[in-house]
Amino acid sequence: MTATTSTAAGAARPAARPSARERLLTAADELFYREGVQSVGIDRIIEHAGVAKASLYNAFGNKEGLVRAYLELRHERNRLRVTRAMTRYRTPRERLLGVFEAQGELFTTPDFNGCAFVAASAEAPHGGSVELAAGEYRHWLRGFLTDLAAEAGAPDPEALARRLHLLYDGATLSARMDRDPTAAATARAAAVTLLDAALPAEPAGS
Amino acid sequence: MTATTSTAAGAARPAARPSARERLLTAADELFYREGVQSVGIDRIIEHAGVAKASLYNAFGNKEGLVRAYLELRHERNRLRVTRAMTRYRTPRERLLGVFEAQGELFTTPDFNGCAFVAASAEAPHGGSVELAAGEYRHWLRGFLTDLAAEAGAPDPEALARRLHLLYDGATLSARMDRDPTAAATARAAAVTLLDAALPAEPAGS
DNA sequence: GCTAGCATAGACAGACCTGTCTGGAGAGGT
DNA sequence: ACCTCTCCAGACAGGTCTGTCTATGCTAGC
Repeated sequence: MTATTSTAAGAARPAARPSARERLLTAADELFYREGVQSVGIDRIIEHAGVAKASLYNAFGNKEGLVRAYLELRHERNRLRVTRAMTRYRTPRERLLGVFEAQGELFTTPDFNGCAFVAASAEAPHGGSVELAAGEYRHWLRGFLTDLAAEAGAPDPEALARRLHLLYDGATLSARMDRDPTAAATARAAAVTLLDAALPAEPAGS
Repeated sequence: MTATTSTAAGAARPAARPSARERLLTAADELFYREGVQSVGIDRIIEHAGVAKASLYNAFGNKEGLVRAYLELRHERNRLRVTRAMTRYRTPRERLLGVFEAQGELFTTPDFNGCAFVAASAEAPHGGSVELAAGEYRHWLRGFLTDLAAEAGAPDPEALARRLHLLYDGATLSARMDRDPTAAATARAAAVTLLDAALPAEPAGS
């Protein structure tokens, strides 16, 4: 994922330039996320990446392939961000709330612009590969929350996960639409209430 | 707003044809909402409306003007839908939950396709009139929920409204992205928990 | 040193999109 | 009867977008 993951040729030069494919993906990630998939043309991307147009079509086939790679990158990065944040917490209940705290940090990121999958789905035609990628991402997050809810001892982990997922989506949407990073704190507070109602009483000891 | 609001000439013909402006707005509403603002071109709209291109530019100035009118129409229709649903309930608490029930009916509409403002904002450039219209709509809904929460006796109506708004947005988003109309019922169930925690004990009598 | 492979630079075709313009038809009021 | 207003039909210009193609340069390995 980082610059040093390319071939051994990177050792020859101190600051190995990333491959054309990596530069394209980085540029696409920035521009697609900031301005939308439809609004950003191929020319803007190759210019931003400092790459020839043929390299793009050689590496990704067409624009749709680049969009797919962009969404896969977003999926993986979101997955890493959430799972890594979990290491800071101990109990499943803390981890469930930690998801919203990680969200709050994300919202204060200067280039935060909402959920990439929601935005891409709004622009793409129905039933295409974009909606497929969005479905995969949402399915992962749903399963992640369900597993945590089960570990926390929820009688109906699926139901709890669905409710928390609503809060998560709503917070992302509000942070984007209302430019309000505190939406994550609001969601966390609501999640506390939902957890208190859904989870059995917490054990006193560790 | 309806077909009979035009001139008295409507009385001459039994089935008065709506004006070019109205047909344009109807066509734009259908196509913009179903396929997105960017994806639908002017030609598709005038063809669907059976209208000359000059009529569009005469009535709305340019495409952005048509988009603005489309969003204003959506705003007004959403407002009517929610406020009219409120007449079926008596107490403020019932009305707050009724918002989610009205949402559930909306989700089962065959042409439901998520929130028009979220979709339009994802496609439009930042800081434009689309985001302005979205902000106005969201501000209205937030105020509506806040007023209801205050009537229900919430100690902090604004905080409760923010939480319910998160659920509302999350449900709309899930209904669109996951094609799951039951998201409204999930949101309503979560809202019950939030209301139970935030509202003082209900009086026994009416 | 030579060759194979990848990258660059940019022209080009074909399609689409917005917005303007011309030209004419029809209805209502005076 | 005339005039004004709205509307229809479509050509057209100017721009943008995707995707292909040609021609060239640079680097690595044999």
